[in-house]
Order: sequence, then structure tokens, then C-alpha cells
Amino acid sequence: MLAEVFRAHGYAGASLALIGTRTGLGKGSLYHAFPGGKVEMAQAVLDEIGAWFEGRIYASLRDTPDPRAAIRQMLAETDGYFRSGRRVCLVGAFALCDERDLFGDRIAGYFAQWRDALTQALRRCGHDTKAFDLAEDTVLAIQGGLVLARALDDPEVFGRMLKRLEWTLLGETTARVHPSTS
Amino acid sequence: MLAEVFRAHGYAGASLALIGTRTGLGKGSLYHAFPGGKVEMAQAVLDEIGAWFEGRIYASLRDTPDPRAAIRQMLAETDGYFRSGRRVCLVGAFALCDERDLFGDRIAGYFAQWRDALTQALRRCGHDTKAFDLAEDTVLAIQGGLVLARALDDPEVFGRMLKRLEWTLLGETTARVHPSTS
DNA sequence: GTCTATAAAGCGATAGAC
DNA sequence: GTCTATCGCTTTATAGAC
Repeated sequence: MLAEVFRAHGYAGASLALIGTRTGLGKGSLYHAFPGGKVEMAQAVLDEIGAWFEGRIYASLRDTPDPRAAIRQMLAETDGYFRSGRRVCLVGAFALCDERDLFGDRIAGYFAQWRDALTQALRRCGHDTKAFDLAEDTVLAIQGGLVLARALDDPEVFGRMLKRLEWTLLGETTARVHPSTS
Repeated sequence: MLAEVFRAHGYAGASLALIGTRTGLGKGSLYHAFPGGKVEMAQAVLDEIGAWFEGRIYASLRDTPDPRAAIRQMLAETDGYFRSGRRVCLVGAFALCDERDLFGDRIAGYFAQWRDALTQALRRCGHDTKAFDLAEDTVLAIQGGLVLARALDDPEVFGRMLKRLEWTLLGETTARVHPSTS
């Protein structure tokens, strides 16, 4: 709920008045829950997002005995989380415009953990030397897909990108066919 | 100059006081030059950016007799424009956080023109059916590279992404060797 | 714990002198 | 064309009643 206000309006655009309206709480209640004010609210949201990705995506990528299944799960969870391109990545948005300095460590951690967990999974399913490059390119493409989908107001950009990722990460030893080559 | 203030602080964060300081002009002068206020200033900046890319990148991609040279030029100009990953894409930032509705047509136009011009160039050098997908993936990767480079505070992310693009777009029929496979 | 009232500062924008 | 002064509004944050 709190996260959605930041997602929809950005850090600067999410005024306390707006947050109060959307959460149904007065400023007194908000400052009681978050004595640090707006900065602490955003930090809590970023921590919540980080925990969600850790539990649903990163952990499996690092630990599962079936890395290919974990990668497939990553793509499916990513599609669901970002509502197939209709939802913005709050961490990416904070990195670009809003005071990156305030949340720099959390922003960097979110992306570094994703990249490193995916690198591990890729190493365990054949992509030895290319694992890091492939992981970096994947995390980066997801962010770019969200930017482009929103800029063009066309969520299908995001879906096409995920399909290409599926092919790149899993397709070469799978029965699946790349959509652009079928 | 005006563009740099928006780039560094976002639309919401670029207050008129800050703009006045950086440009060395008072509010009176600013409103004389831009009667529409802050919205008109941002529109002028977006138009200036659009014209720059049209002249330096899009036009060559569409019209040159040597599409491979135009693509190489695109990669070089892109690297230079974004200062090898140290500079943010204002259009991408506006698309994500700041009032996208105010500048939606300019934002969509920027990316659509880039994608379509690149599609034309790719069609003329062998990538027939894959040209659109490849162009979309390229534009998207550049944006993602900027997000990730800034999030991780590591400009080299952008350079590695450009190298991979060079390989994907031009490498297969060229003597160049992909850095991650050499 | 939640509310209202309010403080102090910053915002975009305007008016008018020069 | 550039400036200063100012308007009206919104912002974050606090104080204190209940």
C-alpha cells in the first residue's frame, strides 16, 4: 500500500498528504510508525521489496538443486511481480531520478544480489565463463524492458523481452522455440 | 545547462530556484524565455534532446548507404552522449518517475524513433525477420544499462553492455571478437 | 495509537520597477 | 531583458489534545 504510493508518484511526488489519504492514516499516525519521516517510510518499502525478491527469487537461484527450474521460476515471478510490464520497478526509479544518495546501499544491493544469484545458477547449468555477463545482461534487460514498456505505454514490450531472455538463458538445450525465429 | 539541472535532479527536484542559480538567471528572465514555466522548460529540453539524436543517430540509421557503419556510429555516439555510463538518460528518467503524462508523446517518440530507425538499418544488413526484435532489445538494453550502471555506481556496466550489443548487432560477420568469448 | 492544529520553509508563478 | 518583492499554496515535521 505504502509501496504503491511511492511506485505511482515517485519519492518526491509521494507527499505525506497523499500517503495519508491512500493509507487512511493521519500524519500523527504515520510519524508514530515512522519517526524518521518520509525517508524511513521509503527505506521500509525498499527493505520489504528486497525481502520479497530474496524469498521468491534470489534464494532459489543460489540454493536449488535444479538451477534451470529456478531460472524458469525467476522469469515467471518477475513477470508476475511487474504485472507483465504494467508496474514500474521502484528500485530502478529511485536509482534514476529520486535522491539516489539517500538509499544508495539498498539500491545497489537489490541489483547486485539479483545479478550474483543468477550468476551462480547459470554457472551450474553450463554457462561457465559467460555466466556473469549473461546475468548482468539479464538484470539490465529487465530494467530496460520496464523503462521502454512504460515509455511506449506498451506492456507487451516487457513480455517480448522476457521471451527473449527465456531463449537466451534456457532455450539452447530446451525444446522451446524462440518466438522471433519460429 | 538547463538540461543538466533536470538530469541531475529530476523534474520535481529541479526547482526554479535551483534552475535560476545554475543558469545565472532570475525567475523573471526564465519566465520571459519560457512563459509556460517549468513545463515549457522541460519540453524545450526534451525537444533539444530529440533533435540531437535525430541528427547524430536516427538519420544515419535510416538513410545511410552503409547500415553497418551507421550502427557502429550509433554505438559510438551513444557511448559518448551518456559519458560511458556516467550520465543518466533524461527521457528514461521522465518515463519512470516524473509526470510521464505531461511529456508522454515526446517520451514515446524518442524511443519509437530510435527503435524504428535501427530496425531499418538492421533490415538492410541481413537481420530480416529479427530486425524489429533486435532493435527493441538494443534500445531497451541501453536504458537498462544506464539504470544498472547508476544503481551500482559502476559505469563499466554500460561499457560491457555496449560491447555485447556490438557483438550481437555486427559481430557475426565481422573480424571483431566478443570480449566475453575471447 | 490516532487525530487536529500549526509552525517554518520551499514551491511555482506573477507584478511591476528599471 | 533582467531584477526584486510578493502572492498563494504545498511541503515536511512537530505539538498536544483525546
